[in-house]
Amino acid sequence: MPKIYVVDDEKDIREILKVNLQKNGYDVATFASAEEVIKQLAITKPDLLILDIMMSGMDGLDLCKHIRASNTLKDIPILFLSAKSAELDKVLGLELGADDYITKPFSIHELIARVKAILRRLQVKEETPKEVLTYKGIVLYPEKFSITIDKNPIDLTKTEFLILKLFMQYPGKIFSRDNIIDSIRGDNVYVIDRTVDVHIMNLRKKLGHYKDAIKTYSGVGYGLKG
Amino acid sequence: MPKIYVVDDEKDIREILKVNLQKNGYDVATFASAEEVIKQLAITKPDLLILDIMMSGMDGLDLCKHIRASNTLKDIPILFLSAKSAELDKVLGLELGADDYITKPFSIHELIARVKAILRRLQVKEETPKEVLTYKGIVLYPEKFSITIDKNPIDLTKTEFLILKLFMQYPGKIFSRDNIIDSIRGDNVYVIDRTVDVHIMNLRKKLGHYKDAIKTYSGVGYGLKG
DNA sequence: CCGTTATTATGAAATTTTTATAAAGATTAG
DNA sequence: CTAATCTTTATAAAAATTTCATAATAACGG
Repeated sequence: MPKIYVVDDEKDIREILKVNLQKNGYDVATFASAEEVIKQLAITKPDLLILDIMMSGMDGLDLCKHIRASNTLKDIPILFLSAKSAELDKVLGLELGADDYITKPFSIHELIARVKAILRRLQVKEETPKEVLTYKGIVLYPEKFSITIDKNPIDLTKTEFLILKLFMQYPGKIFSRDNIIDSIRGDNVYVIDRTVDVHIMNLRKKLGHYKDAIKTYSGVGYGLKG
Repeated sequence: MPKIYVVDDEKDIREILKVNLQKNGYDVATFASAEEVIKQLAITKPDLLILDIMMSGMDGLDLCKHIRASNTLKDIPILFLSAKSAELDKVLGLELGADDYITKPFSIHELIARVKAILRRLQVKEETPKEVLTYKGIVLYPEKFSITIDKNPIDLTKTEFLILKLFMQYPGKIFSRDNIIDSIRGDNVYVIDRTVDVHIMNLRKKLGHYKDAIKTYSGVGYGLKG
């Protein structure tokens, strides 16, 4: 059960977040100020921090800086809450290493989806075997974001790479377009189905004589020929 | 084809939603007031409700409460429409179990994407654990949408696959043509009986020496030899 | 059995659905 | 700003589904 710390000076927001995150299986603790959470961070590290940007006293940005400056804390993922998009520009501009952010008002689903996405990303980071994937003459180097075809390096875009990696992790499995979109772009990024067709087409072109390795299952999706 | 009820007191909004949802393959009915849709809900349940929050008479929030209080209706997902974010705070605060919301003005893409997302989430919940089905030398992999015959992978079309899966779930059981059509294409899709014969023929061809496994029960239907 | 009628099998055409592809538009990174 | 990438759109092409016509088989009453 992943542990999440929520820092916000508005009691109502703290409550909404707490209730809903708990309902989704997270272990949640809330704090009304940056100072409070800093005390707690000295004791236990959560898997994720959710910070309001605007707070009286030390605000979310300063807290973030504080955390990023600490060797023991700097790897904790941070999700920012913000009421104004202007504030968000600041976050992005400052390169504070926010893992994601969300604007108020937000839907519970959006929140949960983003939390899940962050934690999943983290897991993937830890889990992804830095091992080389091979399928016929195609060799994929997960950590190098690159592939070779019959020993020749081939350039793929990020999206093409992620799709191919997905396929090579589960050769023979069929992925629906929605599966592919979710897995490549994260949930709640909204792209229409046809987009996948285009990526598949571009990928096939680059695969040269292996282009038939990607099979179309009409009415269902795509996958590597098992 | 998922059924969606739209409730909004503005005619223009109703029309926009209806046209665009229909274009995306949804079966849409619109209602100008909470009272109207309540009458209809007594008769048929939709797969999703889209409610405007602000309406004269009973508003969206009250309607939502009404639905959540009903045993037969409480599981219907609800997507709220709202012009003001202040209203949305209310939705979130009240814990009405909104599945998502969208603020006016909204883009059609966003709307469609959210609708799809809600329905997809629902599906996942309902999906049954997928086990491999076996019948003699035929092995069917539900999640891979594929089969092997004596270890050799065989390509089936989606329809052929679904028919074979239906049969293999209940070997020995006889399915009428109507059973098969309903189970494969959903109710209220009208195709003539003979269509099934053709699918069965094509399926038998692909089953090779197992083609006799599908037995014809003259005057009744088809099924796997028990 | 036999003829008669009902039902199913089959090939092929017609229709519909789905996918491939090119090209334009939008977005993002540098 | 420019170039690369991603997304959308429009249309062509392919695949799948459905219908239809006809041959083959099964069911049934005598």
